[in-house]
Amino acid sequence: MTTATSSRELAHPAREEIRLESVLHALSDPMRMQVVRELAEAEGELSCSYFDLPVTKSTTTHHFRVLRESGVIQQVYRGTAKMNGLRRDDLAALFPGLLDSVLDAAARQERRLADG
Amino acid sequence: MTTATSSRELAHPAREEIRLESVLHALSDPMRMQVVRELAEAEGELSCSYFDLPVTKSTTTHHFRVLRESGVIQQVYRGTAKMNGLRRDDLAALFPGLLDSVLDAAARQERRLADG
DNA sequence: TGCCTCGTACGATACTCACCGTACTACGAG
DNA sequence: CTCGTAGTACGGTGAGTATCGTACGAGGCA
Repeated sequence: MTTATSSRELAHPAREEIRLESVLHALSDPMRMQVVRELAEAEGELSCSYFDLPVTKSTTTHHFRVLRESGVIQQVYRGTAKMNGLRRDDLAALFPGLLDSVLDAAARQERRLADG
Repeated sequence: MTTATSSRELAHPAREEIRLESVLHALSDPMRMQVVRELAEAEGELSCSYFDLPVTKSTTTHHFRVLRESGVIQQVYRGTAKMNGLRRDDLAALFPGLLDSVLDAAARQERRLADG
């Protein structure tokens, strides 16, 4: 069997519908920021269950939906798994340099808080 | 009279207390983003009353407080006026390039939505 | 067919937040 | 001292949201 994409569809904003406010709001939650950082490191698609967030499954679903509806990630079903990927191209086209500087800022803050 | 700074003090987070989540949250509100953009253009301090926001005075106070407590702006009393300035140096030290790419993103989005 | 896993849907809860109006304080000008 | 202006404090309201638990659906596997 070819691990085909399921027919279940998920609503995503088109590139031109993505709003800066929504992106910043999506990234202002530590849980979601963590997800985005891991997706950025992975450089590929990760399933929802890959992430070990300190919340229940339903809350996890909620956070992924916020990220998808704000245009930060794209999601697609692959069998029972739901794969997640950063919308790097769309974000770079709309807001050049934004994603990278946010990821860099998050990395710096983590280092700063860890080193004490 | 020398327009001296009043003795009324305002609580600001120290540079190392500024958190990325809080900054992003502060910037995720269109009203506050507008304030930050005007402060960035002005390259100096502006009084609260300079801004013509479509909300009441009390709501304006609320937004300025969010910006101050997140570390995005500094505020100081000068007579009856309260002057506001971007904390460019602190933000640049903590999150290099972040403020500029956010401001650029906001400008691009405004242009994009205006041009249609 | 039946089971297990991944993820959703829904309802509930508690909290945050954007907003308002009113009453108030601080300061400068006359 | 009195008045006007800038901004605060406080209480309230309605909307959003982060969280949970439970029940459910979809797909792979035995």
